[in-house]
Amino acid sequence: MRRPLRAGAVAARRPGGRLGARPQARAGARLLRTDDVRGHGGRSRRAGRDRGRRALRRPARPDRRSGDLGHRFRVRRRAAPDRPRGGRPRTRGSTLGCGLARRVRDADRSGGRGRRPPDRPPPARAGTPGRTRRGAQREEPDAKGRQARGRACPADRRGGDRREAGDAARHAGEAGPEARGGHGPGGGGSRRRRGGDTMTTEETTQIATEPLGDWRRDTNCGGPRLEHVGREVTAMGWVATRRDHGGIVFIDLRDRTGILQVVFDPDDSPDAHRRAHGLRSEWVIAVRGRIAARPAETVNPDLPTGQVELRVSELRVLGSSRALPFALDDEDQTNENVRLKHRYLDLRRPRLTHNLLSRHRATSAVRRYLDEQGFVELETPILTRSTPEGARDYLVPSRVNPGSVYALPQSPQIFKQILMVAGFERYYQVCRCFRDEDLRADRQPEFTQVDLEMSFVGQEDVLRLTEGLLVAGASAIGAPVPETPFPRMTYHEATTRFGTDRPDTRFGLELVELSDLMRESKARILAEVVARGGIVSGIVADDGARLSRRELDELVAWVQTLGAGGLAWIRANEDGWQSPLAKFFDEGERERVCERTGLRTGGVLFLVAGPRKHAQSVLGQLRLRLAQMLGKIPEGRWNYLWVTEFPLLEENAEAKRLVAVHHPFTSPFEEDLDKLETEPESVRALAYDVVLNGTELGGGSIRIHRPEVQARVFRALGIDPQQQRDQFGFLLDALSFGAPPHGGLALGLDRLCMLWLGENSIRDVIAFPKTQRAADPMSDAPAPPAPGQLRELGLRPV
RNA sequence: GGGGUCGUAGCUCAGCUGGUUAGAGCGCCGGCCUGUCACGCCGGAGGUCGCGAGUUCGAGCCUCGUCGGCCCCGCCA
Repeated sequence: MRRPLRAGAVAARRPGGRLGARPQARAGARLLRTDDVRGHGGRSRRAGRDRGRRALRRPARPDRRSGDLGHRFRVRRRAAPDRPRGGRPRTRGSTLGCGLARRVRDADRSGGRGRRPPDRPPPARAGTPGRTRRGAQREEPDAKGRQARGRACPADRRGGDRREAGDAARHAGEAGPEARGGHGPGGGGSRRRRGGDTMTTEETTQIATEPLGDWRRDTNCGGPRLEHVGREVTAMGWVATRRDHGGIVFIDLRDRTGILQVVFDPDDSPDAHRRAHGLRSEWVIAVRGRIAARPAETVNPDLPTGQVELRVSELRVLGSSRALPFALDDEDQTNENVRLKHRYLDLRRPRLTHNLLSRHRATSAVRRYLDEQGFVELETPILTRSTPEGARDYLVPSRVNPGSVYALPQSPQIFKQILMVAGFERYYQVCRCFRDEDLRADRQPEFTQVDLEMSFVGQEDVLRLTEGLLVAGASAIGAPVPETPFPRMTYHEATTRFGTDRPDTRFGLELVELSDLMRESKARILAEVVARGGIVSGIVADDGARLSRRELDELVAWVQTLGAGGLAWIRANEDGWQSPLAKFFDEGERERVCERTGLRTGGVLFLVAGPRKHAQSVLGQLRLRLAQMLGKIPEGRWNYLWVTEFPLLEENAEAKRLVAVHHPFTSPFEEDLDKLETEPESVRALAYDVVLNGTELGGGSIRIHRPEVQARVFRALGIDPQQQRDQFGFLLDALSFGAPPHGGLALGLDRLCMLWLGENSIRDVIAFPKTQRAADPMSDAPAPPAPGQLRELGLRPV
């Protein structure tokens, strides 16, 4: 709970992606619809050859690129045989003429070329540095035979080729690409930007495509089956792959529902077949034709639509595409920056399409569930007021109030409580939250919470309701449905047994405390810690002897990076203990340690000594790492868990004072109230977190609705009345006008979807996520303000 | 704020102890191909080795700085 629910997103708010496909009253149109890409061909297409490889895709395999325990699991693309694309249209002048295709591609190339000064006359500067020089050098020895052809000037190579091909139409675009390429004058400007490969409107409008006209889609690509054979249909989508045999052309047509093989056969339509040669990846086309059964030997069992194909009688090119910056392949390993820059392409990959569609389904199921439970969806302000403590705020200056700022909400916490005072009784919102903190794989600067609050309830009610919500969401998204009620564990138990307040209970490796045994130990390094009030605690890995000496040393080094004093290990070999500490333990001590920890031959005991909280936290992290190293994390387990009885307050080391573990409005246990002034840190809170496989999904609390209790908590926190009024005055005001008992919780929707979908990064379930530096490579946000903007806001750069 | 790791063709990568003209696969372009589905075959183009300094006779490789991606610690009531 004190950890924010990092997770965020966009798609959730969309009511539900309708495509252009209008549910026309065409006969049978609905029959051919499916609603999702699951089992989509993009993935299954290759199943035949790839089954083995893909089977490896999900299970934890460390990412080669991150020296860490592997959060991203990708497979390197296997080298494939060369398979150039063939076929250009043999006839010019059709709307799909090659001139068109060429222009698109040329524009791309010149753009991608980067830094060449846009206005350089190609032949004149053949001596300038860079590739030109290279080319020139190469030219001399090579100026014989076919190599010399078209290479008078490297910069003009393409031009030469083009003229050779003698296509007048292409010349139309010729000056263009050269002149256009990428960078502005001097290539300066936005240096670190994507630069050269962004097209202008002028360029894109040169690409001739056909209007939709009166064509309307009446089938989805994922829909057609044997029962539809014979039907005349119109399908629209993207060219996923093209297999051009010259005499016959196959296209895998993709829309969000799946993949359909369409066949261009001259026997069906010479015109469509001829023009099909010019199609390229990711062009948007519309095809009309008849659904036909595939010849038996050509059925593709890996494709849901694999028994049929669409034999095309008519083709319309609705949109063309430049050459892609990366392969739209679920297993593609392209650098995330490149993918984010072209997120619209990335999102076409079936996996991401599926993720976002699934997320939509989960979100709408959650809405349905809460609606059924009597909840009201209400919105709270985005431009709001900064509150003290917590994460850093994103600030928005106010033009009409110079010098004042709004803050974007870290969560709608105060507003949702006020809605309870306002009498709505049950509120929820799928809302965006903003926190200006450093990012992680499961944290974004803006993320989405399912936020809810209820009146006249106790903790039990919120927990039960949340369990129902998670059941509804999990079933909608296709994840295993959890059994309810979830197991419960107190904060004390969680930190003692697992070293964390969000335990992963899928495996053992639990912590064992040895402080009492070490008090008299000759290992002074341990004994002294106990003497100072710290603890010695350990974890036994019963098959830890599998770890090499080197791995053990690496663990020691790693633990040090966590800020721990150190990590000691004791390896129980056949012939006794092997350990840097072995000499400090006599036979009796060894026996007692083994008895306590269960250490047996073949096992390794890891020991950490230090202040209780710190030592536990280090062991908690070590526990996760050991589980990964030793392969102890079972796949397919979904351990949902409630952690309850959090402490109300804790010491903040930096500020040297007590701070709220959850937030200052969290209700203490009634029976602990007496200790608020005497032993504040032992007061338990009516706060709870829900945890799945070691990840915090969300948390909440029963709030304080009695002003006198609130006053005591503020006092314990050292917040004086003046500060109270300044910082939370409006909430305290509200609570003073008849506040119902209330409580609620917030779930990180993005994280939830990430786990449910088996993803390892929150970015894969967010339509437009940001990088670790909170930037969006696509829109280039954030960006410096325009001249005048700051002045208007009354701001000056520091 | 700190640690790790990466940055070489559009993409993914190789590049030996510093040494001649920086390679591969995919993609792209051209040609051929009527049952493919990661189609195939033949040919071709494509590189400021992230950027800037330095060391050196010589730097993709060494040093320093810097920018950027990812992972982690701190942080995230």
